Amino acid sequence: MLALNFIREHPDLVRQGAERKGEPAPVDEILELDGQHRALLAEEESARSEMNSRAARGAGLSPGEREELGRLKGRIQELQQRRKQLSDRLSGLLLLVPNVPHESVPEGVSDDDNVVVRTWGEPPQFDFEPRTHYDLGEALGIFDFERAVKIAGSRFAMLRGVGARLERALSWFMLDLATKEHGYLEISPPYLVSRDCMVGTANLPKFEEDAFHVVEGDRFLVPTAEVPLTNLYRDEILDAERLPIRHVAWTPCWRSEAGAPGKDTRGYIRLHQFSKVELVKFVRPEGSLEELESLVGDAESVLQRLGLHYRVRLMCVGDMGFAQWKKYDIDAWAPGLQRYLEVSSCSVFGDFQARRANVRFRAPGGRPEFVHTLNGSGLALPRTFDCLLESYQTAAGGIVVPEPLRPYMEGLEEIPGPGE
RNA sequence: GGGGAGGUGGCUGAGUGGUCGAAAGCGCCCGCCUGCUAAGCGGGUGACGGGGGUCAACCUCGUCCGAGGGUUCGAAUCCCUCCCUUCCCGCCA
Repeated sequence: MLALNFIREHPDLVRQGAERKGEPAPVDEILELDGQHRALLAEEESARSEMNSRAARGAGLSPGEREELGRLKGRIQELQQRRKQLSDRLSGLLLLVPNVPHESVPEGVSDDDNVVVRTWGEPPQFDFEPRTHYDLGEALGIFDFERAVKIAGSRFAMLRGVGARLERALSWFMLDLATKEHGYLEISPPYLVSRDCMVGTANLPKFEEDAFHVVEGDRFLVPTAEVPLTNLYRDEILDAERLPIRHVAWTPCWRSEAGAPGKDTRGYIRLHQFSKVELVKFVRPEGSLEELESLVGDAESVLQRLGLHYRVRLMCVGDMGFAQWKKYDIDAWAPGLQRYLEVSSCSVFGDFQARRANVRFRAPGGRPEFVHTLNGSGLALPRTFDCLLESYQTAAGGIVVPEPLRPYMEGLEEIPGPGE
């Protein structure tokens, strides 16, 4: 969330930011409530001050004085009650104000306005008509969509045999890259989190319908490892020397993805459950934008090693989301589908999440300050898997295993086609 | 699930109704000393919020001792509810 202070001092900036993001922001109501709240606070505090100084005489108070103090106390309680109502409403409203985009974020309202900042590699060329991952995979018997639906319902998918193995190999490869080469510490977090954690990352209160809620214990299935990881140090004050902190986690992710399936969701694309390797960083405020660039680089290196063509897009202000300060998407090319699939989304939040989750740091001799948080997929497994199948398919319908994955596949160089 | 113990400042840990925002130690900051470093010595050092202000480092007020209620003129200290930690027993992958 934004600091109330900041909203007081820059209401126009906040209003404009929200408007450009296409989000409502109750700025006027906040300012109004804040004014009332402060007036009541002043009144309550001076009453308390009087009470404290008079009660300090302690046992020597006469019965008349005690009665008077009793009345004063009654007044304080009344003021306090009114003030608390205001302050509860105020903190509820503050959670609804979106983050203000960074000035380097391009204007725009939709996906069309996002800016391609670079591409890497070339789309692979085939001397045959490239197939889609679902055609390839079903022929190879490595997808089983029907039975997944049978046991869990629509929007669930299942991998079998060498397919399951290949996705696992991808996960291990990504984790090893992050931990061994990019300095991330691996975490295996809980897959259920408290309501507070969801508020901390700004998945709540605005986007509750996107998440799976577990009634027992009022917990949520993690929509991404961002949630447990970003909340790892909630309510803590970290020593400055510990920063930057980099964490990586493989987890399943659950999303309700309300809405009807369409042609864009055919295949192993848009599921209620999928797995993802997530990168999360906690950094000092200065330089957090550069940290975003290096985070994107970390995610890109996965695709580079795998030899998959991709593009990096800077999200425009209207397409970047409620909590983000600045955000890039990485889309890998799927030759069978003939389109890019979003395999990563990398964002910097400024102190927006850190305020919600109360994650601070302290330099020696200094006061506590909020950290800046970042996260990015490194990468989402199903879509990376799809692009890999489609990019490395052979004329016979087999799949060449990219070099870096072979150590995780017992040296297997190719999944032979159905007829081979 | 049953029973016991406990949750205090960045950390460890005293404190059972007013003089406690809270002893002590660690850490951190400033200085001294030691020809470097370590050790030693002296001083300082909580968070959050309101108001003031010759406006970052100053003054002032308030709140905060797991969270929320209650008792009382007055609560870290007493009562209730919840959360969490830990130990013993039971159950279980």
